[in-house]
Parts: sequence; C-alpha cells; structure tokens
Amino acid sequence: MKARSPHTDEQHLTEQLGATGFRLTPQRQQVYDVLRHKRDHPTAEEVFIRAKHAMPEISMATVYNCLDALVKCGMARQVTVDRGATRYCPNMHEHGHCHCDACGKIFDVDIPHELAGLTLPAGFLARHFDVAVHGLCAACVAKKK
Amino acid sequence: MKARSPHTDEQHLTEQLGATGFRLTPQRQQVYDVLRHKRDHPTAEEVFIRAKHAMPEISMATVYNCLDALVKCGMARQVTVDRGATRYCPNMHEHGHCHCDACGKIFDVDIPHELAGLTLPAGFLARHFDVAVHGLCAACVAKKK
DNA sequence: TCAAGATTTAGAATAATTCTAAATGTAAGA
DNA sequence: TCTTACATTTAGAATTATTCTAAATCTTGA
Repeated sequence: MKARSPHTDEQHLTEQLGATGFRLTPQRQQVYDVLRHKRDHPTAEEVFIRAKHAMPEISMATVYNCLDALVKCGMARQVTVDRGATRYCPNMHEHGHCHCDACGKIFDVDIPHELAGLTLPAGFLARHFDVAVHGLCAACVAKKK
Repeated sequence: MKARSPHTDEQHLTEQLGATGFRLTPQRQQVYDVLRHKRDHPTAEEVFIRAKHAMPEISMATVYNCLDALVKCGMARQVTVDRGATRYCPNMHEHGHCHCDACGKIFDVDIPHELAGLTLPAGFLARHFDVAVHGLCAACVAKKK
C-alpha cells in the first residue's frame, strides 16, 4: 500500500474518470476518499454513512452513482462474498477475498498464478477471476473453543 | 456424472435430508429432480417455473424452502456469479464456475489443488472456495468478430 | 452569456428474498 | 384408532438492496 501524495491521488482519479467520460465531482472525490480511508470493504450503505460525516447533503442515489463511476473507470472493484449487499474495494491488484462466515470480516488475499492453469471450456476467453475463500478467521476459531 | 438408479437416488436424498432433520416431501423431491434434470444453474424462479409443470400447485415460497433444505443437507450448492438471483447447482464436487458475461451461460470447471496453496491470513480456517471466472464463451467470442 | 449536457437529489419502482400466519400433512404415543 | 406435536406448504405481506425517474443544479465550451 504505497502512500501517494494527495495531489497525485486527485490527479489520478481525475484522469481515470476523465478517460471513461466522467467528471471529477466533490461527491466522487468524497466517496473515493471513504473507500481509501478504511479499506474494510464497506457496502454502499456504509459508504453513505461515512461520506455523510464530511458531506451531510450527499444522498444514497449519489453514493450508488459515484461507486458505479469509480468501478467503471477502474478505481474500485465490486466484491461479492455472500448474498447481501455488494461491497466495494479500492485495491485494484488482482486479488481474492477471504471471508469469515462468523464475524463477516473480509481480508484481501493474493491469488496464485496457478489459477491461470484452470482448464476452462474450449475457446473461453477469461477476463477476470473472482476468488472467495469462506471459513473462520483466527479470532473466531479461538472463540469457538 | 454417474447414473444412479432412481431408487438409490431417492434413498440418498432421504438420508441426506434426514441427517439434517428434514423430511423428504414430494415438493423437495420435485425441486431436486428439476436441479438434476437440467444442470444449467437455474435461479429460484426458473426452478419454480420448471417445477410447476409437474406440480402446478407448488408455490414460490416452497421452492425457496426446498432449495434451502437441499443446500443445508448437502444436496445442492448456491452459486453466485453476478449480482442478480442466486443460482443452484446439484454438483457437489469441489468446483468453480465459468461465466460468460455476454450470454450468461455458466460452465462448471475443476479448480486446481494449487488453490489450497493460497496464502491466507494467519490462523484462517478455510472451509470452502468459491471461484468464478468471468469472460466470454467461445460462441460469444465468435459473434464479436 | 447561453445552451447542452452531466450530475445530484428525493422519492418511486423493482427485484430477490424472507417473514408471517393460517391450513394441511405426518409420525409417534396413548 | 385418536390425539397431539410438530413439520411443511401456501399466499401474501414485508424487507432489503438496487435501479429508475424527473426535477433542480452545476459545468463547460461555443
């Protein structure tokens, strides 16, 4: 997680948005800041609640719109580990998610390149791998004892 | 996909349901038959429509109840490849899913054992791997040309 | 300055799923 | 066999997450 200067950050966001035909707006900046600030894979509703602290006027519809723009321009990813609300993640590296079924915590995990060795149906053109590991995190394993 | 005699099948279903405290009912049998008959990962609604042909009185709530019982007793799995309705799959082998983003078709794929080599957070106890490959199936790649 | 178009907003609409409560079915014991 | 307890089914209401709609506001470039 390299620190980037705020200036470069904003510039990068503007570029990415711009390249996909979107503008940088205060709301989009704010939503992106929320994602970067606490990388715990929040749902749209959690993003909404956090964004409201700095920007009380923001609406839920705008949060959805902003998250959608961020996903489309390649600054965030949607994460689906369970039924229930979609979660968002600003980590754009190829990675998977480890989900604790007891407490709901989500951890990013690297996915091994061997995965590319999957035998796919003939002619299938793979573009993205979604890997979710379900189980119990260390804390919850300990609790069960 | 080994053929099993209908008798053994029903027996197996009864046992599995029973072991989890469920009974075999005509509706659960029917829903399971639908899953086994056409293994195209139908949604609850698709299962409902198909089940109605043989059992016109069956209700949506019952289909959800039956699918839930089948999942709980280990006779079916939920599959989540995209937002939108949960899909169901009677293939209980450890396997992943390959999803064509253009036509929506879903293919079962074996997942390599190397996946077990994922570096998980310390102490994490993995119980299940969910692998979804997104891309384009051969037919849709051809169409794009 | 103005027009075109992008964005935000509140609230309505939709989709998928779960919940509720009443009716029905089933199994086990008196 | 009768009864009681409990499981199951059913229709419809409720809930949740998300998308849509239409009006208001903002931005940008001519």
